[in-house]
Amino acid sequence: MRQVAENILKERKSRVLHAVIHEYIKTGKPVGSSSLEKGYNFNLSPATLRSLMAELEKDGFLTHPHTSAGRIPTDAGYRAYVDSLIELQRLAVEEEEIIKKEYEKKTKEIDSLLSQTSKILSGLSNYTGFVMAPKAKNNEIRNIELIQISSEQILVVLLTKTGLVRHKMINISIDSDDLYELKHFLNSKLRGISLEEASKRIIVEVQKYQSKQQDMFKLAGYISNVIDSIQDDIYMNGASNVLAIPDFNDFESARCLMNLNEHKDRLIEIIGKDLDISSIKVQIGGEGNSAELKDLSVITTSYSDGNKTIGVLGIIGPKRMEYDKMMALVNSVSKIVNGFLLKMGEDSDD
Amino acid sequence: MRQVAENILKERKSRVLHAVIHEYIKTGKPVGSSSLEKGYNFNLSPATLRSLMAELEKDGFLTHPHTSAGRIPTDAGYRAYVDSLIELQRLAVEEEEIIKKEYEKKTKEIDSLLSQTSKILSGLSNYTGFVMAPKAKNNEIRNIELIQISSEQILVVLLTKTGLVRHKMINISIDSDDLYELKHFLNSKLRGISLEEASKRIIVEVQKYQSKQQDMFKLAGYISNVIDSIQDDIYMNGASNVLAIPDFNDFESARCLMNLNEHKDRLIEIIGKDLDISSIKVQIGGEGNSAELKDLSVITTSYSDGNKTIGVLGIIGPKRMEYDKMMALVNSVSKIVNGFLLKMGEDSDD
DNA sequence: ATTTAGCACTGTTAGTAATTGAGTGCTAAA
DNA sequence: TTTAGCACTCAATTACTAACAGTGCTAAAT
Repeated sequence: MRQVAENILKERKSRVLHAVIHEYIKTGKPVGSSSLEKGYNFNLSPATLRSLMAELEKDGFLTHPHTSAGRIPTDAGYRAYVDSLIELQRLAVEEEEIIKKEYEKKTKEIDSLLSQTSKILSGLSNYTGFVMAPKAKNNEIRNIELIQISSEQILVVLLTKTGLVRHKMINISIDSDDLYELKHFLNSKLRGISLEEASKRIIVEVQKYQSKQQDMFKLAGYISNVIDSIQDDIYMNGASNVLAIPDFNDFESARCLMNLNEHKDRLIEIIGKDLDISSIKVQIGGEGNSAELKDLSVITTSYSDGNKTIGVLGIIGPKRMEYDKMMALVNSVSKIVNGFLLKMGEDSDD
Repeated sequence: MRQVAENILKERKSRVLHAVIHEYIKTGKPVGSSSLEKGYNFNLSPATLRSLMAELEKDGFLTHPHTSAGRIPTDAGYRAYVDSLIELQRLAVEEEEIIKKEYEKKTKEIDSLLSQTSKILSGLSNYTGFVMAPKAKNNEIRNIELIQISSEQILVVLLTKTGLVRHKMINISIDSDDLYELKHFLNSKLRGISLEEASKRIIVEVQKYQSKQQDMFKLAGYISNVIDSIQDDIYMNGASNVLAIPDFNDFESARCLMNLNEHKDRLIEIIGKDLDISSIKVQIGGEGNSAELKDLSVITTSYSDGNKTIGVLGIIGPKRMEYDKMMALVNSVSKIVNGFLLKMGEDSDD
């Protein structure tokens, strides 16, 4: 009996929390007891709401900017709110349509697919969208091409199953027959192997092969280096959108975001670990780890090529954002990307 | 006699203009008559300076933010000032050293050279640096590689004399012998030809060649398209620096800059025409053409590969900047880039 | 004919005070 | 347990003032 009463209380309290956050997201102003009473139909008086809000404040979910102001959510409040959005709200049908249309132009290389995706995320959220390209190291090699440019320059072109193309020029003089031989050898041995694996294996294989030439061994070493130096790519769009957010008087966050835009490696650091998660993840105000995001929230999810997750995508926006919609957006887009990648993978299995 | 008097007057007036601008650049505050008298040694009283400033205002070089404030330069004032900086101030020796050191890691592909250059420009100016890659259409082809990926996919890899590497996947099924033949044919006919020229000539040549196969003709068409679709690249760094400028309370400019960062084509539009100039060009406050730059100034110059100018580089900063130093920086960096490109060109002529 | 000193004038800035109002917490009654 | 009532608090707005920096003009000085 007592238990039940407590549960009801708890549920009501959380309903109040939701209402406050919802209202705050909508208006951007601290919400007071009376505005809550009007907009949402608790059958409770402002006074009761006030005491509930006071409790929520004691619990750490709400704060006061000052004594005579309404409540605003703390990071913990947002967190509780987001966690309770278990069921992802479906995107409206028209919105789904828009997304699909955006993808209309078929893209053969993964780079353009992802860059497009980042633009879509940014365009539909009106915040900053980003897509981390397939974790380079996990990509499987489809083709290695060695192109003799001059007597002492070789252009290495790498193509992966996912459609990633990377190239690099290296300086070495090598006999062109040897080059041809090495190329076929590498392709036969490395196709289907992940880059990470390949980089290690190249050396081993070439040694096994008893390379007649020291040159070949040297070149193999270079190629291994090329593979190692492949950077994870990240696409980012709409950083300027954040500056357009009305209650963003604060240059600092804007600068941080622009900095992230330029130092992508830092962003990779922040979201790279989200590769493991399969659901939607919301990081509120940097949540301790990253001071530069203290006024921003990051919504991420991973995407996969059918077998395993290969990258991360999402949006960066203000802490005060419509989490439900944005989570749905991110979720939806990732599903669609999955679909495309699956198709691209199938196309290449011939 | 009268003429002389007028000249003296004029010279003095322009000295006052310079002093005002210089002081304003230094302090950021409107400059009044008495601060001018103290800091610079005109042997004139504040009253005289006042009347001179009033004349300069009538001439359109200075304004008043309000009645009881000092003067600040108008765009025309900056313009007159910049135009009179005929002699480029040499960069301090240490600074030259810094730049050279930054370039230490030799780069074989032009992409990394230019990206590095953009970072240097941004780093040393503390504003936004940019480098427009060699006008793609003017690049001369060094090598065309056609790589068969699967029975119906060809990866086209283009390499230019300046070290630009571009690739694109195209969907077509073609006999591999034909592919080989076409590749050698294209290379023999197009090497040394500019991209622009090449795109047109491919079709003609293949027709002349009496291609046995319809496929070959079709592929040639695709390749021509690939060449046409090569975009001018632009590297940009330090956009966030502009947000750090203390007297930049104005979000609008910051947003515009971020927008430029994302829509590089717009930037290309703005600075693309500077390819023709050989000296340093300063564009103050967008100077009519581009509203988005109304609170910013752009300093550009072109760089060359030894024969002709192939790209544009420079910085974007606030209107109130140390034009002399920044012009020297841009000038210096462009000279150094010239040197590198010349060397790269020589290396490839073997 | 210039230059300069003197002075009245003007608009910004900073500081103080008064007022308003939204919203709170507490208490006592329903 | 809920609610009405009330005193209280603090930010935000407004109004007013004083200080100040700098101007433009005029008349005297060079």
